[in-house]
Amino acid sequence: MTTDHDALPVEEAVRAVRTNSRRKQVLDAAVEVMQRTGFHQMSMQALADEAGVSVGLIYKYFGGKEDVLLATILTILDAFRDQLEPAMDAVGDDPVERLVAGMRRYIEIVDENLNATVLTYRESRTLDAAGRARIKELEVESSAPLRAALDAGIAAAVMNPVDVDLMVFDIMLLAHGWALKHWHFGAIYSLDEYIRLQTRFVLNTLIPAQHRENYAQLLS
Amino acid sequence: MTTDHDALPVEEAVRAVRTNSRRKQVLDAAVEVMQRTGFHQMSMQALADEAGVSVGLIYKYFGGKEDVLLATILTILDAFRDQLEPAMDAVGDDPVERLVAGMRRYIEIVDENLNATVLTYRESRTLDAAGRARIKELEVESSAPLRAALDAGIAAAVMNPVDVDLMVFDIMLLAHGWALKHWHFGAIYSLDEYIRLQTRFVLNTLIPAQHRENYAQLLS
Amino acid sequence: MTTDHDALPVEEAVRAVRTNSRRKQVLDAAVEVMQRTGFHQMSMQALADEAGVSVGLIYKYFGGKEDVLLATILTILDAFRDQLEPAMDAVGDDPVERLVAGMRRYIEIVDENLNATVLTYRESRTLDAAGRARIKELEVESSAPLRAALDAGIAAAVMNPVDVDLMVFDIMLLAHGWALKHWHFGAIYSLDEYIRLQTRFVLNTLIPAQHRENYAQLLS
Amino acid sequence: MTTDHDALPVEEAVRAVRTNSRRKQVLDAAVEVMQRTGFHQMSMQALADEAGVSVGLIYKYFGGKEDVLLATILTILDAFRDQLEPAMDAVGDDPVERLVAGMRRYIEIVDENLNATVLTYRESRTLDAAGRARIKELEVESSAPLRAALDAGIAAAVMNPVDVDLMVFDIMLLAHGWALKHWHFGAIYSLDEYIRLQTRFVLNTLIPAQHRENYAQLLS
DNA sequence: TATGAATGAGATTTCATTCAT
DNA sequence: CATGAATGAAATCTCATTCAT
Repeated sequence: MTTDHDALPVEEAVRAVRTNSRRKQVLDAAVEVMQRTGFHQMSMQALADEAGVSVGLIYKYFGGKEDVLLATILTILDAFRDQLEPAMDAVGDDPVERLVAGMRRYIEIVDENLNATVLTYRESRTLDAAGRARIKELEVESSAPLRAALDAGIAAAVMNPVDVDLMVFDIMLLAHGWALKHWHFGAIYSLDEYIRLQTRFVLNTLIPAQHRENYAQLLS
Repeated sequence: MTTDHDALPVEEAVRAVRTNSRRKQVLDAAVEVMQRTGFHQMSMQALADEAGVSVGLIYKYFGGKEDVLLATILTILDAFRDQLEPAMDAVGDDPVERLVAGMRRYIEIVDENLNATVLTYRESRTLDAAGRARIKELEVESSAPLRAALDAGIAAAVMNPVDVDLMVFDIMLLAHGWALKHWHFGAIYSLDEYIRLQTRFVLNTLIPAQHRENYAQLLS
Repeated sequence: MTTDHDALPVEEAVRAVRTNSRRKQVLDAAVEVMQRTGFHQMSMQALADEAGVSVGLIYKYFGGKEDVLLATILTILDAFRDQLEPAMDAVGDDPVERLVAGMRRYIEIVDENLNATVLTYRESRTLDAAGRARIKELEVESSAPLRAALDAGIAAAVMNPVDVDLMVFDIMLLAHGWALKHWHFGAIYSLDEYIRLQTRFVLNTLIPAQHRENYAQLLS
Repeated sequence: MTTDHDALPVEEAVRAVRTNSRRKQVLDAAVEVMQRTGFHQMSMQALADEAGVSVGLIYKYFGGKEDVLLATILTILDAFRDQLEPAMDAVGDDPVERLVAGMRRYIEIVDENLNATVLTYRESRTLDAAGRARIKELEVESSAPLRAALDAGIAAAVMNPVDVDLMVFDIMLLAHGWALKHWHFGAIYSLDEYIRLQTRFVLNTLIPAQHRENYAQLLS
């Protein structure tokens, strides 16, 4: 006869962990099912089956189907936000090196979340205004390290004074392209080739003539 | 006694015209409604109301809801295919000029079909394999003039020997970006600025040092 | 400039003939389509196509879909009513011979209208009360010659004094059975065998011992 | 902490019982509504209302509307199959007694399922090939006890050597006739009269002269 | 916490019927 | 007389969500 109506701190923590684990369980299943069928084709029953839980339980952890979608997309965007800066920090202080590392990691994350990335484009419109705003915000946020590298490079005159806003979004577009046009690119390039080619494309515009020899390998 | 129950050529023609007009009427409405609500949120009743016809009539001209979607997307892709080459022909033979004109027109068409372009990305996955294949085919087809300009420019050594396949799809990505990221770009650039900036981005990579002064205006 | 707004008798007759021909054209098509698909599965468009007329025209000759059904069923029942007595008259006055000839012809008509007969059973309930009453009436009417032969045979003591009402309907049931259970009977008996066997079944009960040798062939 | 989320045998049994009860609830309603309106006129909403459940729930227990029809018909045929032999066993070993008891019970079941029996004839064609095959199979199966009695009677020479196949189906036809022609028979005969008359009809053909006095009561 | 039976609104699609030509 | 485009009501079926257990 264990009673658990008085919530001890330990039990709270246990519950929080279980809650997170349940949410993750459902979100993983959501990505899996949505990549197969798309959001609208995914029934809550199918999601529950994939996640190995009951339909009713999903409603304990999410507000509804659209909320699952929002959470799924946010999870993906979180990955970009959280993994980009560490990868750039690992290569040191040189703005060009940082940018190159950032682009590489960005495209790698896209590759690791191929279907989820496409999902972001396909289903954003499904969300309500608040959800869409949150996504845009996260996308801008996640691109901040790239923006910082460009600003630093331009300030240090190792990059041409390009329009930073445009360049950041162009880089993201080219990265997302690996998923959006994977039916085309995936057939003719390996991931590494794609990264190398797109990086060269960007550096060609960025690196001024007097510094090009420093990055000969990247520009060849 | 005059009988006119035979299908005279004139009547056939009249019917064909009416059929086309009805289809266009519905497809225009489809773009309109889908831009507001997305494909899955669009009910056939809402489509019928927007088109000013009855629900039943839509099924006379289209096989079903998905067929409306396919036809809508194909209509948009047709615009790209049909309008790109004429715009490029209008500027003469110089490969660079042709490419610049092509990019301009491409982005302009995207601008004229902002919502429809997004539709192409968002709803392609909804179609069956045959429909998706048809779309990819048309996209490749529509990009042929750009590809030709690149090939010609490289052959004439007025462009660097870039990877043509990648460059063509990158250009399309950047063009589509005007629609895909319009929530961002639309707020900070005019259409002309966007065209100019993206054109410069591409030409920076394409034009070899010894020819850059010829296109100074485009590269500044 | 032929005017036909004053209806001359000749033209009236022409019209009546054409009307009948059109109705027959549609009814023949109706039997054909209904035997393939059933009444409810038959669309007016399919009926029109089969009849080689337009949908609209059917409504000039029939009140609606249900009216087509009623007319179709009545046409079949008319065949029974009109063809039974002549076949019985052809064999002379002997009540037993007349009954045998009637049964033979009845089952033959069923065989000639296999699907239409089944239709009668399947779709009667679809009709309104008036239509159903009309059908029952016609069925009773069409059985009158059989009833007369039984009455005559019993009066002349060449048949046992069976319950005439029951016997008439039993004979009809056994005749209809050729259509209703054709999936079974059709596979193991020829039409003639079926007729001979069912006739013997009925005569076994009807013919008194002292007359059986007169009909030895039928009873063997 | 007691958990009961495992599917205990008890719970499985409870569910099975509930499933059966729900199915029965819907099937009873189906017979009720179809007898009023016919299968095609019956809307799923009307069926749900009659059964006292929601439309959606019907689809949990049946594959669709046609599946409801098939299940309804099969339920009726099951009654024939399951109730015939016991009734015949109850009267002992005499083949004639067994046959008579079988006919009586057969017609009684028809009487107890008047509308359902008509349904079997009216709506079989609506089913797909598999469903129709299943029905024919069950009908043959359900007649097996009658067939056995005839075979035994003929072997024991207490019955004339009639065509057994035909006789079995004729008996079924006459039994079904109580439902098919109830608009006629029902008005002039009681159930018992109908049974007695049809039994006499059959026995007249079956019982040879030398045994007729044993069954005088049935033959009078 | 967890289940899944039950609901019922809403979706797509069909088709009998009408009517302008 | 003849057509068939157009209508729109009604049908089947799905599925997000709730709630008693």
